[in-house]
Amino acid sequence: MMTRKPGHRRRPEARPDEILDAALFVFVEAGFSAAKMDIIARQAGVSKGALYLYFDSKEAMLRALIERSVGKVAKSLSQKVNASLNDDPVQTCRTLFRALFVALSDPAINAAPRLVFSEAGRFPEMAKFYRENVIDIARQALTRLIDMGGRQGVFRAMDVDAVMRCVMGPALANMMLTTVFVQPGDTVVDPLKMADEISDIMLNGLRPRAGDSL
Amino acid sequence: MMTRKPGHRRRPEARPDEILDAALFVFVEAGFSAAKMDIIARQAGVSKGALYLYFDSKEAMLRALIERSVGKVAKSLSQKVNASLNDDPVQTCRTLFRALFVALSDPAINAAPRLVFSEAGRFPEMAKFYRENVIDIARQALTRLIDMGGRQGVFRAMDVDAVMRCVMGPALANMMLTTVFVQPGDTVVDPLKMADEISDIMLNGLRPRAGDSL
Amino acid sequence: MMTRKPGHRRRPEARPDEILDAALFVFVEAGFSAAKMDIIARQAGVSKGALYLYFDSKEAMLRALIERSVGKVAKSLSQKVNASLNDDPVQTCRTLFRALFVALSDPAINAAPRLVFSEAGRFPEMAKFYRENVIDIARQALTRLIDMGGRQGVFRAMDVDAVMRCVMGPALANMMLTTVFVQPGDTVVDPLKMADEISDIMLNGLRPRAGDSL
Amino acid sequence: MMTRKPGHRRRPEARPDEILDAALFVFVEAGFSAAKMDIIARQAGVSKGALYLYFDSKEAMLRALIERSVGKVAKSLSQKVNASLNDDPVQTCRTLFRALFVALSDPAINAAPRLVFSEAGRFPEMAKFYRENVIDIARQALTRLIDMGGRQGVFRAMDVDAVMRCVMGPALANMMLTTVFVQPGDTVVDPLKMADEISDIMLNGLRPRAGDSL
DNA sequence: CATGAATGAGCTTTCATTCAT
DNA sequence: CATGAATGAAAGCTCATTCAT
Repeated sequence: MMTRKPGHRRRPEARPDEILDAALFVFVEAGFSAAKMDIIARQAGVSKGALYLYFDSKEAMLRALIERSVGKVAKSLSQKVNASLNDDPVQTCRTLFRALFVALSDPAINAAPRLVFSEAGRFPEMAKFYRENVIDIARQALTRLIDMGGRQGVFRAMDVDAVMRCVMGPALANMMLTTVFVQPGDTVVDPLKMADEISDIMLNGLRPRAGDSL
Repeated sequence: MMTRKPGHRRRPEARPDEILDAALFVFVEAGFSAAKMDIIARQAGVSKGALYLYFDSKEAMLRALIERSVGKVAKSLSQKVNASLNDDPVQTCRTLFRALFVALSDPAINAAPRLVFSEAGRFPEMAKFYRENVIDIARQALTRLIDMGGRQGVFRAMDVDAVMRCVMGPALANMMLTTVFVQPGDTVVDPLKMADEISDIMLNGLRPRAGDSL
Repeated sequence: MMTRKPGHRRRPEARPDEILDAALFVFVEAGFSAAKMDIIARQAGVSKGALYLYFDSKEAMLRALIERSVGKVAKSLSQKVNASLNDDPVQTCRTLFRALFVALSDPAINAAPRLVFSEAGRFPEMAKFYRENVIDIARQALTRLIDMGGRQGVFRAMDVDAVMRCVMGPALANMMLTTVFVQPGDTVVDPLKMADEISDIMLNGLRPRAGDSL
Repeated sequence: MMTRKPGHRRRPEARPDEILDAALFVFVEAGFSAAKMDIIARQAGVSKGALYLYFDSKEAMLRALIERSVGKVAKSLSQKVNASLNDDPVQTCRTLFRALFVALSDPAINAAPRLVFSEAGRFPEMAKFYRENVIDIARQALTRLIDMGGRQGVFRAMDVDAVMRCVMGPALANMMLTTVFVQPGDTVVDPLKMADEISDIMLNGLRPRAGDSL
């Protein structure tokens, strides 16, 4: 009872966002469970107590983090999809891979997805949220893309879920290989180059073809 | 990392293995950091103290776990590769996808990889170990496969790393979509069907083709 | 303990008093230690910081609170005693019980005593202050009352401390039974009726008597 | 993660009881809310963690404490009542006062009641438990006593609740005056003497009477 | 070998108090 | 004078680890 000691500062407008940035950083670094509020506070440049001025708990921070991230992703996704509605599906496909690889190669962007893949198993709520707001949306967009490509005769008839795995999978694998599994000495891969390589394979298959490589 | 454990023994002499099974289960369920030794002990049917008879620490258990898992995977991988050295590369490819999808759809098998993907970010030693003993080995095998296919004229010249991403990625995506991101009500996908669908896409590309095989 | 507070002032100049009202309410509700300054501030309709404009600390608020309450009680007590100096001691006794029971049944009045009984154990200064300014004063008044009754032949010779316990005790017990120990469904007791019942017992004893008055 | 440091002891049979003794001591000393688990642990001679081996939380300790105390009181009460079923009601009354005063003057016994009176306001559950297991039981016993005294012609007809307050009140007041409100220099009162004084007043009233003092 | 009671560092969270505005 | 964002010491509770039995 009857504690002592002072401590203060002013109040920058975007405190919560700064805290979430710090939290994302620390969560990705240490994992949610092992992340310490001390470190997040230090990283955000505030006191431990200040964290609780903006978020009810550590878990609430995780939730807010994911929601913020998913909100961004969802928005950007729907924009991209709408923007390319009338484009050539093959070209859209290439663009999609490039965007996906570039985004998931950017540590500032892939942090949230990496966190989700790491922790979704422990937070069913989070898994559901991500599934509904990212995965299902992406699947719908992909369905439209395949349909359009099919109608234009540039795509075969295919199972959307298979295509989902073929599109997201390589991007995901690329992310893992260039983050958690990189070793010192590895040659850095240019995400654009890699995206194009993969586009080729996906669009043309592994097998040789008359007018190859496009 | 990955040093041998004394490994005392006891009745069925498989005590350490039983403990590792329990640990794997709990680690995957709760995440390494949130996993409790009490629960692992109960799951293994031994006392908390007994855990320390076989492993020096919680982290040592994780190490041993990954070692064991990777050992199995590596062995099975090299067997498969050697067995198919003289097969048709296209057929080998299909077989590979089938094996990959079936394995990663089996909760008893995919637990370890899921754990690795979740925690490797926090345990550089573990990432390195997995990289060297699984990823790099797989990459070598794939290189051989592509080379052979190229020499036989059934594969184009391609970047191995791109192919790596195209092979591992869909399997990885499938694993995530059928474990962490499943929602009640989802129709269960048959891993064999999915593997074949993806083989088609990968081998032939998304685009229609004259004599479409399968 | 019990030093004057600066007591700044402001608009209605009754700001400190309003704060003490709020503090009393919250202290009684939650107990001193569990009472939160936030809640007191909200209850008083001021900001948390404003509390410290009038009081140095939470403990200082408690002190001021008790001082104020004791001041009121002491004043009212001495008035009552002086007013009844020449009355019939038996009648004074009945009046005293009525006043005591009515006062301690009024939540607005009994809050302070309840707080004292709850917390005096932890605040020796407070216990001392209450003892000197309430208990000892009441004891003196009671001594006079008994003396007078003795001289007039309406009271026996008795130990003042025993009488103290016989007068304060039932009132105290009544307060506890009608506040902390009430249960939903209890029939509410009229403090006046209860006061009179107890006067009878105290004045006449439990045993029957020839010309039983009342 | 990965803490160090040892620490042990053997296991005396009555650990929980020792902890409750310590907790009672500290709770009474500091009040429940301000009581620190560290202190309770030290007082009990165990580590902080050991407390949680026996009790789920601080509040659970309080509950267990009260239940243990109330159990004792209830048992002793019913024994006393049964033992005096056939005795002279007046004598039973004197015995009752003596027992009450002696018990509530013993710090080892009055700690629990003091705690209850201090904290019951914050713990409705506790108030209810005490009310049902102590207060209501005592009231029943008193009802029988008054009835019997009435039938034997040694007691007048009186309201039980009024008598309750006349019996419990003085004992309660005595407890407060000899614990929280004692000041250094006070002459210690012999509980037996005080009990007898009060018996006299209660049985005979304040007023003089022919064959006085018994 | 095996047990599980015991330890205590460390974690999340709270809150009295302060001070820039 | 008044505000309330910010502080940080401290509290309750957890859990990896140890060792007496």
